[in-house]
Amino acid sequence: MTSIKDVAKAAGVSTATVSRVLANNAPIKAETRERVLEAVAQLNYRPNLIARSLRAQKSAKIGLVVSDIRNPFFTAIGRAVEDAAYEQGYSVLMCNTDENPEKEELYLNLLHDENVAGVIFSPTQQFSAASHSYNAKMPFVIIDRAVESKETDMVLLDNVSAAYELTTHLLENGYRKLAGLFGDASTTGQERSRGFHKALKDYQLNPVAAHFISPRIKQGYDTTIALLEGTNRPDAIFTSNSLLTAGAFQALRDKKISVPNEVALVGFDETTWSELVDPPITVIAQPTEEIGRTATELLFQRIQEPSRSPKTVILKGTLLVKGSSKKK
Amino acid sequence: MTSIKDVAKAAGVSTATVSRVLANNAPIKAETRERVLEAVAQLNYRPNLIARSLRAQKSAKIGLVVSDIRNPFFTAIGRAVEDAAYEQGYSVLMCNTDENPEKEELYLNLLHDENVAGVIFSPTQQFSAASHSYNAKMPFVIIDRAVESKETDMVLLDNVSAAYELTTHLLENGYRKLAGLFGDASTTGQERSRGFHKALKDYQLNPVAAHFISPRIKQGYDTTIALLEGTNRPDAIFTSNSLLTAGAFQALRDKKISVPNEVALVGFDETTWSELVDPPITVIAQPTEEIGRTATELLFQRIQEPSRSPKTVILKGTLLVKGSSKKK
DNA sequence: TTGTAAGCGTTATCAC
DNA sequence: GTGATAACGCTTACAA
Repeated sequence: MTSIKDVAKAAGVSTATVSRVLANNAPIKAETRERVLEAVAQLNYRPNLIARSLRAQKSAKIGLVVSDIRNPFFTAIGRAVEDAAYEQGYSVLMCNTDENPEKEELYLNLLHDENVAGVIFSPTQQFSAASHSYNAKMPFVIIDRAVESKETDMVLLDNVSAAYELTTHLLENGYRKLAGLFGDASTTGQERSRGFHKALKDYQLNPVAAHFISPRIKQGYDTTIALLEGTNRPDAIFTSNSLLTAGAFQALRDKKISVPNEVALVGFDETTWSELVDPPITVIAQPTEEIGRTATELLFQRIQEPSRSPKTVILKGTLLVKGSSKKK
Repeated sequence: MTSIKDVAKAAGVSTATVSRVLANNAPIKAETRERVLEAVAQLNYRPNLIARSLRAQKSAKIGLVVSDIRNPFFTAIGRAVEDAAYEQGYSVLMCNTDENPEKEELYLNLLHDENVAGVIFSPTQQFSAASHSYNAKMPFVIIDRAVESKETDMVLLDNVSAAYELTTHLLENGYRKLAGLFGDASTTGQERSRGFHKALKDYQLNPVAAHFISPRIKQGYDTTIALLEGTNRPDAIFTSNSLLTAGAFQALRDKKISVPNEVALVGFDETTWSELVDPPITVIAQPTEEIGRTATELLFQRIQEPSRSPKTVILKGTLLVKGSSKKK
C-alpha cells in the first residue's frame, strides 16, 4: 500500500505539500507541483478514501434503502440514483429491507456507522408510523412513501390523483363493477385506494371489492382467483402495484377470462412486460428516472446546506392507455 | 458523535478496555465489563466503522460490478449477493458499468480505494481481453462472463451446453430454419452461439442467420423485423439474453406473426414476463440465486484464505419448455 | 510557499 | 486485568 508518505519521500517534500498538490487548494510552486505529480505517477499512488473519510468525518457514499430492488419500480429508481450519484463522485450502498422494520433499522444504523453522506429511503410502514428522529443523525430523502414528519425532504407521486385518474378512465370506458387490490405494506397502497374510492364516489358507485394484501405476485394471484370465483364478479380490476398486476393478470389468464371483454385490468408502473402481454396493460407510469434523480439532487442539496427548509416534491404519473381497459 | 473516549470516560476506564469489552477478545473483570456496557448503552455509543476500517486496513463491504442492474439477470444476482453479504455482516456497493471499460476501471479503482474486502464482477469484453492483474489488488470473483486468466475464482453457466440443449429442443420439435441473435458485449453471447451452431451441425444444418448485436431490446426488435422482412424467413428465433428476447417478441407481435406456428422463439433467463406473455417463452433458466450466493461465498473464502487455489464453479441452466416452441 | 504536528476513532502491542 | 500509546493515512491549522 503506497501512501502519501511514500510520495512525499519520493518527491522530497512533506506530506502536507503532497496533500495540497492533490487537493489543488493552496499555492504551490510550479516546480514542486511537478515533482509531486511525477512521484504520484511513478508510485501509482491513490489516496486512501477510508483515511480521508475518517479525517473529513464523512464519506462520499449514499445509502439506498428500499424494500426489494427486484421490484421493477425500485430497480429503476436504484439505477437512476446510481447514475446521479456517480456524476457527483458518490457511490451507492444497496440495502433491501423486505418490509422488515428490524432489517431497516439495522441498515440505517449501519449507514450511520459508515458515515454515509446521506440516505435515499423508502420506509416501511412501521417506520413511517413511528415519528423517528433519524434526521438528526444524517441527511435523508424519503421516496415513494409519505411519512408524517414534515422535517424531511420527500419525493412522492401524487398517488391519490393518479389512482383517481386511472379509476375514472375505467368508469368512463363503461366499467361499473370495480374491484381494487392494494398493497398493505405502505402508505402508497392507502393513498391509491383513496383515489380509487373517490372516483367511484363521483359516479355514486361502490366497489365490488377492495382488498389490502401483501404486495406480491402470489397474493395478487390468489385474491384475483377468489374474486373471479366469487358471486359478484367484477368487470374491472384495479391494482396498486406491478406485482399485484402480474398476479392478477396470471389469474385472469389461468381462468381463461378474456381481457378486457370480460374483465378489464389496470395498474401502476410501466414494466418490460406490461407492454408485451396480450392485451398490453393500461397503467399509470411513474417517472422513475426523475424520482431517483430528484431525490439524489435533493440529498446533495441538503448535504451542502443541512439547515435549508425541507422540500416535498410531488410528481405526476402518466396514464398510458392500452388494450386492457378498452371501451366497453 | 460519541466515541470510544466518551465511553471510557463515563465508565472510568481506558479506551483499550472499552475496545476489549466490545470485541470480547480478552479477559475482563465482570464488574468492569458491566460498567462499560452500561456506559455504552447510556451514551448510545456505536463504533465508527470508518475508523475501524482504517485501523484494520479493510472494510466490511463488497463491490458488485455489473453492466446494468436493470437487466433482470443482474437484478436477481444483485439481490442474491446482497442477501448472502448481509448474512455475514457485509454491505454491497452497487456499480453499473454500462459495458463501458472506462466506467469499469473507474469503479474498480474506487472500490480499491475504499478498501473493500472484495468484488463480485461481471467484466466487460475489453476487460476480459486485457489480462488484468487486479487480482493482486483485491479479491475477485468473476460471474457470468469467463475471463482468460485462470487465477481468478469464477461462477459461470455452462453456456455452450445450455445453448446446445435449447437449440436441440427446437430441432427436435421440427424447426429447421433457425436464426440466432447473440449479444455482442460479452463472452456469454459467443459461447451461446457456439452451442447453437454445434446443435445445428449435429443436424447437418446451417443457420438462416446469426447476428451479434448490442444486447438491448431495441436491437433485438430491429434485427428481428429485418429477419421477418427478409427473403429467407426463419421458422424459429434463438436469443441469447432476455433483452433480445423481449425485442424479438415485440417484433413478432407487431408483425402479427403467430408464435410458434409461424415462428418459434426461445431465449435465456426466466423473467416475470416470460411466463406472462402469450405464448409463454421457452427459456433456459439460470440459477441466479445460486450464482449470486456461490459467488459471494467464494469471495468470503478467498478473503479468509487469499492463497487458496482458484476455483471455477460451472452451473447448469434448466430448460423450461413453454408454448413458444411447441412441436410443429 | 512549505513544513510540523495534531487529530479523526479504532485496535494492538507492550508494560505494569 | 488494565492502562498508555503508537499507528492506520489523511488534511489542516499554525509556524516559519
